[in-house]
Amino acid sequence: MNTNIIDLPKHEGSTVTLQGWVYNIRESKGIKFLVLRDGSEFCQVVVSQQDVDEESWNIAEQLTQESSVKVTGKVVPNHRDRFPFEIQVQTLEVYQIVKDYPITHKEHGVDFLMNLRHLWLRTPRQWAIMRVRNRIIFAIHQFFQEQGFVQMDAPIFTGNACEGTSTLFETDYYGVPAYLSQSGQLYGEAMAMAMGKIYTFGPTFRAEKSQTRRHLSEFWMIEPEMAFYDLEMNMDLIESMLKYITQAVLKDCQTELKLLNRDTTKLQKLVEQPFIRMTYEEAVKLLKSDKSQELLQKDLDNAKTTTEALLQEQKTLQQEHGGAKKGRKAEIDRRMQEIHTQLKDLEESIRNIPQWMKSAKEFELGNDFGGSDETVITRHFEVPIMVHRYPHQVKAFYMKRDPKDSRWAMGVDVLAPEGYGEIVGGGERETDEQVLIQKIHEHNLPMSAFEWYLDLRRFGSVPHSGFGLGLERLVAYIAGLHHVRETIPFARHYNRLTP
RNA sequence: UCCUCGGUAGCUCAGCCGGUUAGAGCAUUUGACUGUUAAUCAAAGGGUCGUUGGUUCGAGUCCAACCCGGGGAGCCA
Repeated sequence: MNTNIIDLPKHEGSTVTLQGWVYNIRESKGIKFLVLRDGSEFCQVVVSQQDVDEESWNIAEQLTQESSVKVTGKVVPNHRDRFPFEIQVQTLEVYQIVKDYPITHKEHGVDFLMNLRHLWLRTPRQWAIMRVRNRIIFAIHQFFQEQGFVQMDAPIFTGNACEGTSTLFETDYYGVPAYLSQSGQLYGEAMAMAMGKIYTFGPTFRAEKSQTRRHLSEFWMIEPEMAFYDLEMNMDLIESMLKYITQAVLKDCQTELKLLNRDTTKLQKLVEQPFIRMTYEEAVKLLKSDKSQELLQKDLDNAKTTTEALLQEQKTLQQEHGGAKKGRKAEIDRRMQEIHTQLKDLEESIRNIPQWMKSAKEFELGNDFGGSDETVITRHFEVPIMVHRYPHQVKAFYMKRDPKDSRWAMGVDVLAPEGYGEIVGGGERETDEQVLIQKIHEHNLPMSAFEWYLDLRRFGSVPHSGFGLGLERLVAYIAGLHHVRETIPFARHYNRLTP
């Protein structure tokens, strides 16, 4: 009977057929240990010369990495492996024998792997990431649907360059310029006035020439918009959503998180402890505080001490290497490689931290936070921080002013811990037509493009709020990844359009 | 656009103050091994040192320009 690897526990002791690809081969005389992957999981498949017919053994002798096969055999427990069952093969058929598969089981550089992204997706690490991404997407739908939200989609082609054209991708739309959407939020507001509570789920595009671990040119955003929600209700919703999603991943993706070496105690804290909420003014105070400097200084000292220790170890290993036996030599080489990458990271930190300290100390009230400032603020806590009431100058035209203090806009940014930065941005929207008109003028935006939007304030204007969640940044945070480009099947960023 | 680090075998990297024939591991090929876990062991093949120009008796190594990539800044409703 045909089955998938993930279902093997249900078939212990019986004979099943699997179809998949050979991920790895280890062999000894008369016996071969294949690691088979079929998309659902990875498991060991044992081909023993004395247990299979000659035809099958011949095939087994020719198998290479990523060759596609069909195996039939008995399901038996395998306690030495991550996956607790293996197949004792009876017959083996082949779809294709592969020659010269380019990705080996050794470390590779990012650029090399990104050029082979269509194949890179087959490795266990990428498999785990994509499954976490999938679970997050599903959890988002579950959360909103359970709360009575309606999913509605905003258009991707837009005519109005509402944020200035510099970060927009321009296309030719039947002879007139059209831009790829940077945000569906204005449309979200219109839809919320029709349906009460809605969320959009779609791709957004930003033409920023940013080459950082947090940026993509094409990424997926979830943008809920709710009629009759104020800023506080908005923040409550954001917090419960993030807790819901994280809980779902913790419950259903233990295998994946383990494969990714994610420290789940940190995610557990996110689920169990209340988020920190502070105003922009308080966040600035914290940023400029002596404690921020102390924390950074400590990080810097740690980086330096670790560097020293690693250099020392490197020296010792180098001396040992000459006289070492072959096996030990390989071990040393591996460790040297590890040390090498760690040293590079540390070197980076040692260069960056002093700049962060300077930037934090010299920060001026009224400015927007830079990437490093966000990291410094989050460095103080282990749970996400919701920073609200920003200077209205740095926020978008549709953001409502704080009725108690007109310096502030009723916006909120959620900063993830561990340096992952802003994962959610949102706020309460301006409801007054006249204020909006004035704001549109101040931002030098073309009034004609916003006539339809102003209608929302002319016909039944109500308090409302919403936010935008960057899917890839959330995946990076939950999965504990270094770079957002690994969180999406085919990343699009500066200098990257293929594959 | 600016700052910074890098480009050496298919891949990841080493190569010191410029000096003989440019090295290692993995991958590939061949052989050994009947329970392997990045399996191990033995051997072989594999190079226009990013490009162009310069300095020098001599350049992977020094200098200049350019190309490509990583990280950071700016930018990121």
